[in-house]
Amino acid sequence: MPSLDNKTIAGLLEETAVYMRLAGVNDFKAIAFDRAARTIETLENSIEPLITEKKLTDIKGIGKSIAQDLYAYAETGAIPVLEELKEQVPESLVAWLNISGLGPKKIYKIHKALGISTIEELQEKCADGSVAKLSGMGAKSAEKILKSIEWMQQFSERCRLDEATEIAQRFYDDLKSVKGVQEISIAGSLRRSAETIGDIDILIAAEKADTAAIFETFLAHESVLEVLGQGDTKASVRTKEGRQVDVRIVGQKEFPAALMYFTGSKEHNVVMRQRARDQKLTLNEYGLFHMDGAGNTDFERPVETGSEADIYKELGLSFVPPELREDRGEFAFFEKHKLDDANLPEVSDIRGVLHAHSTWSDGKYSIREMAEACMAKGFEYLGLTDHSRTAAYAGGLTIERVKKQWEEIDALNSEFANNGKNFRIFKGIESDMLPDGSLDYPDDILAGFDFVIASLHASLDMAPEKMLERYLRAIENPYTRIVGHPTARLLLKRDGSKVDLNKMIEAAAAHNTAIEINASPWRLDIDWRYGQKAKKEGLMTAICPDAHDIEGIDDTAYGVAIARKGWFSKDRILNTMSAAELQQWFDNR
DNA sequence: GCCGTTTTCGGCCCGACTGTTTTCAGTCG
Repeated sequence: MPSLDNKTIAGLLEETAVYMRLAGVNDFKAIAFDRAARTIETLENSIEPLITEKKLTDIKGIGKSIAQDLYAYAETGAIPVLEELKEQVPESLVAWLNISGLGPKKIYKIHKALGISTIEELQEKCADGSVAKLSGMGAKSAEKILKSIEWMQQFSERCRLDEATEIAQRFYDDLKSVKGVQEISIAGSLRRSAETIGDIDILIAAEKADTAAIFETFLAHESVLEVLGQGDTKASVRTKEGRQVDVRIVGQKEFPAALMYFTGSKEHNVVMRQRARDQKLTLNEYGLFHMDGAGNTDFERPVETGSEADIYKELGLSFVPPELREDRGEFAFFEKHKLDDANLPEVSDIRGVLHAHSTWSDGKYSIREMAEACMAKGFEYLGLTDHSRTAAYAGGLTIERVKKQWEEIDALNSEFANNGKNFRIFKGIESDMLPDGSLDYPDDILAGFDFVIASLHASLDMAPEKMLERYLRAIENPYTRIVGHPTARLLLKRDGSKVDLNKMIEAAAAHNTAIEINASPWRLDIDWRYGQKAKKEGLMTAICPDAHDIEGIDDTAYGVAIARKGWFSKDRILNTMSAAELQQWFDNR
């Protein structure tokens, strides 16, 4: 029986779409498969019963044909149309899509004309001039392909949110003060706080007369390794870190529409444009316009909009914060509600640090140093969670050391109280979740902690069903108050465990156990894509920096961004509570 | 391939840039 989980099915449909594009079939077919994949990926419940009961066409976006494909897959373990495509299109061509400048059409043309299918062959044929001879290609195309392959091998395609933030900030700071810059904003996936970033987009409002000087500053920036392209309104560079940075300049009047446009997401924009069409308007990066008789944009008749919020308003929506622009429920919500109704957190709403390590295990600073750093940053409490005894590699605490640590925490708390400091350290532990789902200490020790975070650190590649059992057992344990980084993924490095997060969320919500948002930019786990499910189940979370040093405490900001992206309202975030309220919640098992 | 208070056929978001052309296709976001 093939695996029928949502992710696997969505992956297969996506793969089919990729092969369709490479095979040159009608692009709308491929789009239909992509849409279906996205829909299934976003479902809050398992798709399996819909397959076994043959009710797939109940889902909007899945018609007879795709339904039949998936019924066949459930029976045979293969999608017939995908298998056929694979006979036509060599698998190794898929990797070519990562080469910038090469799309499905050119890839197929080169493959057919020269009978090659590997990247190495492509490099050869570019170098010996064969590619340049093909119609529609030329010497520049071949050169660009070679260059792009070189970049691809040298640099990774995406980077973490913290890396992108740092690079973007550099350009932003320098460009902000250039003469003629009227407005400037980061756009793209970085503005949406995606967990990994491909290109960095910066948008500027300026008069036409000033654009040349602004581009000059941009292209001459010390971080620039190579200029990739430059036009009247747009320029692209590659930085020494291998990141592509695009700067676009528009007129000040166009800035709001352009900002919306370049913030995306693509999926969000598609719906926005459709909404405009429904009102006989058209939306592009220059603004919202009426249409002429032929249904084309009438640039002479704009709808006046002075901000992104105005554009949303014209299209029947309240302002949608950038983090939520993913076409994952924001349209239904903001048609009826205002931003305040979402009750999303700001960094300033976070009152305490939960999940941090000290020198007692693998942290860099003592408990006192961590506590004082928290105080200096304006927090009211620290939930200290060193590693448990099984995590010997990280200096996990034996029972004896646990007891000693408690003494130290008690002493520090008394000292703070005696000095009139309104600050408290909670005794916590990041307990390894053992392979059978039990925690790492006997009950009498577990009872001595204020709270326990149960985390996965070893035996990550268990079968999904076994892993779910392991989690369920840990969630049912009355001492577990928070589940740590639920998939244990490391972004761009290691996939997390394949556990069914929808089921985990249901169980955690039912047992009043929180699942953390691990705010380390390496993790950002639980994934924001499960936000709607979490909201529906009333799941609690905590924004946890998992700090191993003082700087790590500031990762809280990334966690707040992900919490917003995942629709977590303040009342479902433990560390928006006061210390007293939190104590009560910990005790209410 | 999917969808339908304009439609069961004919649409499906839109513009900039590039490189190849000499009016446009392909790619990108």
